Amino acid sequence: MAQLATRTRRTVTTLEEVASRAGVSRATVSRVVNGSPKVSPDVRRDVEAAIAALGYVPNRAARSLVTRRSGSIGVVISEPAGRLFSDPFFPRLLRGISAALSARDLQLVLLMPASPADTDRTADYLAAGHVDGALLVSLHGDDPLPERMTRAGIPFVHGGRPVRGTGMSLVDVDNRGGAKSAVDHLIANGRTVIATITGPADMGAGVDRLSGYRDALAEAGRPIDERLIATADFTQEGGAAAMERLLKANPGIDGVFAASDLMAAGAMSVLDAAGRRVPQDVALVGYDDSPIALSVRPQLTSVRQPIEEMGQEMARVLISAVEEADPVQRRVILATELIKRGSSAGRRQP
Amino acid sequence: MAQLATRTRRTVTTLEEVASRAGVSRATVSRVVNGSPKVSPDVRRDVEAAIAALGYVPNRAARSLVTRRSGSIGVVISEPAGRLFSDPFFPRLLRGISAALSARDLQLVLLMPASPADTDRTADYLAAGHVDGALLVSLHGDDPLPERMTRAGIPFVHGGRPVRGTGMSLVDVDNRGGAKSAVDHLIANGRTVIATITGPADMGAGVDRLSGYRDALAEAGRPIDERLIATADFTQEGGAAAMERLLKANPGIDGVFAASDLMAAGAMSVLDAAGRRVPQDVALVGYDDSPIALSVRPQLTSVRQPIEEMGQEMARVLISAVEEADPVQRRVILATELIKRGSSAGRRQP
DNA sequence: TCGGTCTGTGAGAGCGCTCTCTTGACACGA
DNA sequence: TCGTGTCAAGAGAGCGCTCTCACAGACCGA
Repeated sequence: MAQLATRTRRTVTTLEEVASRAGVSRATVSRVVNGSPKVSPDVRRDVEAAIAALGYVPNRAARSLVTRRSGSIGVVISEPAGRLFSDPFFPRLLRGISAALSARDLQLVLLMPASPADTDRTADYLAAGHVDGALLVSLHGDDPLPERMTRAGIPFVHGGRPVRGTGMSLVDVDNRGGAKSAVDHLIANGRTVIATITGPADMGAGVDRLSGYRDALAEAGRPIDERLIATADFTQEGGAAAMERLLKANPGIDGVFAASDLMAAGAMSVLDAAGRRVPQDVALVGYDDSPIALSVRPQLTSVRQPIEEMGQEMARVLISAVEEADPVQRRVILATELIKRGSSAGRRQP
Repeated sequence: MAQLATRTRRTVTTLEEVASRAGVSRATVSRVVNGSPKVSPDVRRDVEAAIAALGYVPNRAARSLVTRRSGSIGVVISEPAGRLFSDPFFPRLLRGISAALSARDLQLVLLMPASPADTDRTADYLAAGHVDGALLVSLHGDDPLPERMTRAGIPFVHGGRPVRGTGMSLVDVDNRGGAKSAVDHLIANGRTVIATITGPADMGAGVDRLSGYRDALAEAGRPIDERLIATADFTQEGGAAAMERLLKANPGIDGVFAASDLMAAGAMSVLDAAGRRVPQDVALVGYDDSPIALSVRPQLTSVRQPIEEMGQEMARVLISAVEEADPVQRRVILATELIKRGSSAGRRQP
């Protein structure tokens, strides 16, 4: 009983109380709170004073009930445990999203379905209209979410990686351009036999980065030798194995572009073991500019992706879709930046 | 105009409609939805059929307005960018929290303040009662959140790392016991000169793991030699440097407990370079059971922490605090598990 | 048969807010 | 003097739900 009282006593100031203290009507206080211009300066001042004095905070539920907006955005991260835990991509993206949403006073409702059944529940949840829109991160081809969202009429933006299907707003980083800049750099460095360790063919990022590699060579008028292309799985071990294959097939390699820093680190250890000096004998460039790029020796030249910015952009695109009730699809591709470090330093003497 | 119509037409079924279709009152439908026992089986069946037919989903805002519960829990991760992005701790914890909350149909509202000003806004937000409770992860000693929450009467649970101050519910993993189990293992393995690479003295995890090291030696009746204790910063490089210092001061080392896998990996490379074989000459145990434990050779024996479980437990403790309006503090310490791998294999011949 | 208890159901108030519509005050030109 | 227009401010409905209270009917012992 005492406890109940305590809980109940939690003082919630209402519009009504602010209004009576300021000597105006509820409607006027509402206008002040929502920044309506149709309030005289005197009255506005009084109301603001009353709000401050009482520590008034609007009740979201009451507001939502009438505006039919929840004031919250769902963020769905449906990723198998493995990648989720090793890739700093997700925390960074979340931080960007969080910054953009909180600046607009929107709640970030995080959803992490861990099983297909969970994904179903998540879809139900989103389709039920509990959020004003959703950000879908890295979902897979057979994910039921986009379809469900579209049917329910809930705006959403996809981000992270390209996805099968079309007709949805999308924010991504320029994997192709980033890879091209890495290979351009190796070429400019005087490297002539440039290999690449690429990601799986069924991942957008892998495919796009390989295209960037091809673009750069083509633009430089160099032929493309398929034996200089090895596929791995974005891991350190995979990168090492790929490097071994490459070295065996092409002993003359003097430049390597790995489509992830982890793979580059694996490649570096193999090069070390094979007696090839980095960067003197072989220049090496990674991708992601992850922490590991700084912890190997020499430090790794790498392609930095604007992940936080990507999160912010996703949020912005979604917000405009929500506010404008605007069915226009947008596709935003963010530029990458090549961060030069020791692993590709020095120009090779021809 | 057309767009507006589209948006407005989004069919929201209400209790009222379900009630009229089932031929009962709103109150009865509400009882069915909320699982009240005071509904006859016949009526319940009719109502459930109507709900299914109409695809009715309760409106959270309307419910919140009267129950004075938001149905959401804030999760605050206020951590400098560095650790947030490299440590798989946060995604795993979030996943555990997410699982426990969604099972109770509670929203996970994620808050990631990126600056002191942000933290202030976060505190305002939480204190305003927009959430029913909060989970505070890894906040620092001078964080204003606990104080603000307490004043506002919002229940919260701290987790992740111990924190200065008392009087709050807390969930943590047993750092001390985990470290002790690691050192016990080295002792059982026949190792006699056991060093440790420990974390910073101002981090709970660092301090506790060092205590565990001391506990194990004390229990085994071994003296503690302070020259066998080196402090690092949980990074690979720090671990390497610490290992170098230790080897120089104590060439006879035959066992090392590193308070993180990253530090253990650094130590392993130094041991390699110094010609000490792992595990034959020196047995090595890490902490965290992170992905890197599997990518070094030999694979690293490590202390696994139940991070997902910790997230779930945090959520459970908070939920009971919210529901019972119960000011009881709880402290839950979760057990760790030693995962034995190659780096500590074999018994040393005396 | 009657008063009493129990149980399932309905009526209706009201949570705190927004938003439309109306009112009142004032200025201005005819 | 009176209409007309403008604009700030108030009155009041109503968003969808829960919850208290009242009530009808079944049941029971006296």
